[in-house]
Amino acid sequence: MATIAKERRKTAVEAETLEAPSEGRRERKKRRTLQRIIRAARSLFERKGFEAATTQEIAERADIGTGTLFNYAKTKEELLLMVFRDDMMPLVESAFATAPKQAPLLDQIVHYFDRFIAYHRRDIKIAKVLIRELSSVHSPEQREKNREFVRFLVGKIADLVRAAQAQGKLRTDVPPLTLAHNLFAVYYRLLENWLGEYITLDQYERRIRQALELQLRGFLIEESETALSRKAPARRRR
Amino acid sequence: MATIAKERRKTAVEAETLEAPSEGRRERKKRRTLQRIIRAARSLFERKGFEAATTQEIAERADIGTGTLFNYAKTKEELLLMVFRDDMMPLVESAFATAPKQAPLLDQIVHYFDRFIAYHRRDIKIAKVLIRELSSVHSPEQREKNREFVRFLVGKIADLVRAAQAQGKLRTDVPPLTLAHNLFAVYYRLLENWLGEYITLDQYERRIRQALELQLRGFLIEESETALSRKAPARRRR
DNA sequence: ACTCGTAAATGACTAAACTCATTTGTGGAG
DNA sequence: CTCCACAAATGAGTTTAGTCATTTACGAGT
Repeated sequence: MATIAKERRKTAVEAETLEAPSEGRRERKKRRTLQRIIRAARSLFERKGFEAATTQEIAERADIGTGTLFNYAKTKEELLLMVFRDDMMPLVESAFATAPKQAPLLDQIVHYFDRFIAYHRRDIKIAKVLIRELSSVHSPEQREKNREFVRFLVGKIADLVRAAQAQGKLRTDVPPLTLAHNLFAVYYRLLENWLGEYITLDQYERRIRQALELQLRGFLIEESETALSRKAPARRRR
Repeated sequence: MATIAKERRKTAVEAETLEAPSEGRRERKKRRTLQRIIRAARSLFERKGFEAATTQEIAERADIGTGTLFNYAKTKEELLLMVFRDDMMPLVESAFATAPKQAPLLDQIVHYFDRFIAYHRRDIKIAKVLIRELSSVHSPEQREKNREFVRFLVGKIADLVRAAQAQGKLRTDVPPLTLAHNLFAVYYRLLENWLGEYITLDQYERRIRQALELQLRGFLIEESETALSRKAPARRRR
């Protein structure tokens, strides 16, 4: 009767892919269920699209009751975020690992973002919903996870910037994190415009490099080691 | 008699605040109804918040049937966009008009964005939903209106850039529109982060100027007219 | 004035996300 | 082993955005 009272706080959605060293049957079962839910959701989102896939179906496919589903994700949208992060973490790692470390900084950055674009191209409909959901996450836990993810992602870009500075290719009076955020902002805005159908993918591709180059220009150090010979870049204009 | 032939092209949601010179009773009634809908929606969104306000209530308050509402807006979200643009166009004009034209470019830009932030602060809950909806507009008409709006807004920034170039305060090899888009991207990303509760307003305020400055740095021409005396800026780092 | 094509209005209805009171299962304390 | 506290599961029920077949009202041509 007056039992449930408090401590409803912890969402179940904690573990995700992590392996805890020693867990009871209960914990294990919970993790298994979560995994089944994520797989069911991914499968149905891919097959039928986000709106068309009903929570009933997902629950059914995960072999749980409809109510149970909402113990794991507060909303249908949260399900999508779970699937997304599941995919995304390895992708960032890979994009960073395969970046052409000796190429100019601009090329490295472009490579990085290209990988994300390739990912979103696989399922544009889902990507649209995703971008939309990223901007308004209700659950604090989910928000914290997103925050961490972005920190991680932007951190990788900052690493590229620092490397370029260490190699004397970029002015050292530029704060790497701020620059990384700006570069990401430029990319992200174009991504949003593409997925919101404000611009086409073609337009995206034509603009991304030019836009990033504009943020980097002025900070790049030319071939000559001393950085004293500065000839005006005089790039082509729009 | 056969004068007004067929001009049937206009979608219902067209006129918004515009006044057409000669319109029949029908047209006028339609416009009135649209206005009543927008007012009813604004009032209820403000009072009860976006989710809590039901379409039934809005229809009732606008004194129309529930079905009629959806002849004017395809979704509840579209209602919000209508209210938003109603507010926003005058705001952009005003922000541009009051920009401190003699101040450094950075200050002008910051002034511009500050006005938007002030607007969103009035009703943060609504602003959140808004930002979310801007990224995924289903109706092509609505999307086109948004596109126009952004073009207008970014165009104003580009104007500021061009003015600075004309005054010899900014390098002329910088494409104004691309720069304007980049500056807006930096602002917009921070706005999203604020409204998505990834950062606080305080953090926004601390970062916006620094981030914009980083995009402009390198293109600014120093006091000395010739632009030949270049001392390294050596600003504080993060 | 009459008529007809069609724009606009309408509200009962449907579908589906989410809730919640209740039941079931688990692990640990005695 | 037994029992209990509580975590987790459950599905019938509620709520509300959005639909659609039907009706109403306008206005252009005669």
